[in-house]
Amino acid sequence: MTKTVFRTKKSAQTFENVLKAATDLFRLKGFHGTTMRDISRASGLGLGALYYYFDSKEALLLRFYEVNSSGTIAEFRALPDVSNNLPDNAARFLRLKLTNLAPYRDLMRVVVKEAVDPESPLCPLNPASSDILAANLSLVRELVEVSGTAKGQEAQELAQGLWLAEMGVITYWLHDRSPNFEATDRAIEILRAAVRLSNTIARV
Amino acid sequence: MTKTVFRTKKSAQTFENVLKAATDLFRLKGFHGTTMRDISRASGLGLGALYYYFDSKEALLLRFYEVNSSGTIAEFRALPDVSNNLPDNAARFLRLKLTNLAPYRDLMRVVVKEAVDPESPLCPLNPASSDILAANLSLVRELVEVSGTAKGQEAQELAQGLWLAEMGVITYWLHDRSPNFEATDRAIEILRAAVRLSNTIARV
DNA sequence: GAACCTTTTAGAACACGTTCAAAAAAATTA
DNA sequence: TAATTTTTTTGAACGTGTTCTAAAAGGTTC
Repeated sequence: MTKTVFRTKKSAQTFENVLKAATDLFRLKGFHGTTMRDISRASGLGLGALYYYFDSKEALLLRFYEVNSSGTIAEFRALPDVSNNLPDNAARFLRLKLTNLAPYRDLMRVVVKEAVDPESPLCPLNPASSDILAANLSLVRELVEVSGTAKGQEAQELAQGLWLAEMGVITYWLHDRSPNFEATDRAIEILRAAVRLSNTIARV
Repeated sequence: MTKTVFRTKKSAQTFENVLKAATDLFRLKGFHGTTMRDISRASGLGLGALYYYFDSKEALLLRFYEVNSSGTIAEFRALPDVSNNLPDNAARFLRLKLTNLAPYRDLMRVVVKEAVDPESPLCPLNPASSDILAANLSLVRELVEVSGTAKGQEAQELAQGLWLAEMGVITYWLHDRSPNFEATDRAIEILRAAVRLSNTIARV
């Protein structure tokens, strides 16, 4: 997908310029409200040349999500008082993630739509094509292992299940129209309970 | 969205013609492989006139899903030996649904992408805009009530949760590349267990 | 049947994301 | 520096879904 290798210094700079211009416009006018021609104009790069750096408009958006996502992961890792409690950590991470994404619900709609499509050229669910997924998964897996709930292969599977559930909550959040996202809050609590439950079941 | 009221006999006929042409083409060449101009040509109706009957290309596809979906519901209702067991019924309905959708995975990708987007003009998750959702939900609700697990408002909530889980499994199925969809089979079994579990918990 | 209104149809035109062939700029080699 | 190759850029052109204007067809009323 996106060309991440740059031959020249200038090339890397142009890449960043385009990404910044696109991100700003996305934030300002939403995804569908921003045209590639807008991005071309704002970045000063010709329309066709945009495709030298990014495969598609969606690829541009996904890059934005990637930055946001890895930021959240770093933020969570830096938290002072993380326990070993898996249900708590899962819920907490999810809350943090949604807080960071809150200003960009409009953009997340598009991300989720892409994520859901296995044939999409940039499907983030396909580990081969994207490292957003890899980063997120390895954090969740870390949470699982640290909690001592499961190890090795088992931890991997549990992590995948958990990540899937998180995607479900994010989707739910997209639809949530209740004041202060109370419904999503409840959903997170249900997730916490479910994790706790599968925890105790696993121990029996 | 789609104009469902027809003033003339001929109008209803044209509607069906277009829908049939579109459906055939979708099946044959996939959603993205079919253009509105193709549909225009195949149905004999002018390009612009298509939009007199359907708001968009997706609306056309959604209509196809609607037909398939209500067929499945009727089929399930006609089954001779439906028990009152909620976990079994949920799993069984899901299996039937996936069987009926199996030839159209490509098309379902698009349907799910639409379903996931709350702002989509034809979002099936928004009860106001579509009756596909309503039909599916009322079946699930019926299953819940018949099983005696919950009543009234509680049944409604349980049904919604169940329906959401079903959507999750369908999405999972879209990604499933295991032979004979074994992974999806396992997912359905997990769903069955989860329903059983929430059942027993509710009774405690 | 004529006048009128409503429903239906057609196809040109539009805006968009994307591709393409070729030019410009930069790097490399001699 | 000159020649050559590679990287980067350009903007016209394409195919797409959709919109728009205006015309045709159908129905209604006198």
